[in-house]
Amino acid sequence: METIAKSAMVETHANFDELADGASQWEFDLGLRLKQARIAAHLSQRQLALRADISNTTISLIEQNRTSPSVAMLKRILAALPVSLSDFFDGTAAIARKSIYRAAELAEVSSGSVTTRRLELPGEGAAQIMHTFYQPGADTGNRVSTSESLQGGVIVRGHLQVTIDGVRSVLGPGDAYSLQGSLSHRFCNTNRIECEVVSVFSTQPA
DNA sequence: TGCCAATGTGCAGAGAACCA
DNA sequence: TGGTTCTCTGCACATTGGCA
Repeated sequence: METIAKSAMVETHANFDELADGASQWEFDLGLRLKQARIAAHLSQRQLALRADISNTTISLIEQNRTSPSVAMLKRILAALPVSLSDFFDGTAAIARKSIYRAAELAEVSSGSVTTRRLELPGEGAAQIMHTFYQPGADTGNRVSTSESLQGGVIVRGHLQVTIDGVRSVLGPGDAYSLQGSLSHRFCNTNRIECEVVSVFSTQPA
């Protein structure tokens, strides 16, 4: 059967290193792209499924990258959206050309007590803006990326304990951090209030 | 050796149920 | 109400065996 190639892609800010490692083999996150297109059209999975005359299960599985839809199936889905097949696969077209993104349009992923809303920046390279909420007690664990990714962020609210290459710092509102993914790093919210962070992630070589 | 039918296997997709 | 998971079904492809 004719299928759409897909790649195992990014998850959450807490999975920053999987993101960094996977970015080198960045191809095309079909599931995320479909989700963005669906949300941009203000449709639920069921509404889109109804329009495309397929089951909502199929939409869900595609968005989770748990199935590779046939070209015929993808055509039916995109026919229900204001996105052409060519625009869908052109990372700089249609969806990516957007300049304004509403909160609901951002892909939201959760990993334990860390929730991240993610915005992929169009164009060459894999840059993303992350809006992350660390619940009290949230801990990403110690991480090291094999890639030369760069990341940095600003604490908007609350406090975040940031440990980079064994050096621990507690950052408050307005404080910022930056690091290379190859350095071991860890993020913890040891406070009793939620910590809000806006960060940028780039897989461009340093 | 090449062709064709029968059989087995993997996976996309659907329906129903469940969870938040 | 929206999204996910479980389970089943059907289809496409690969393999195998029989026949000319």
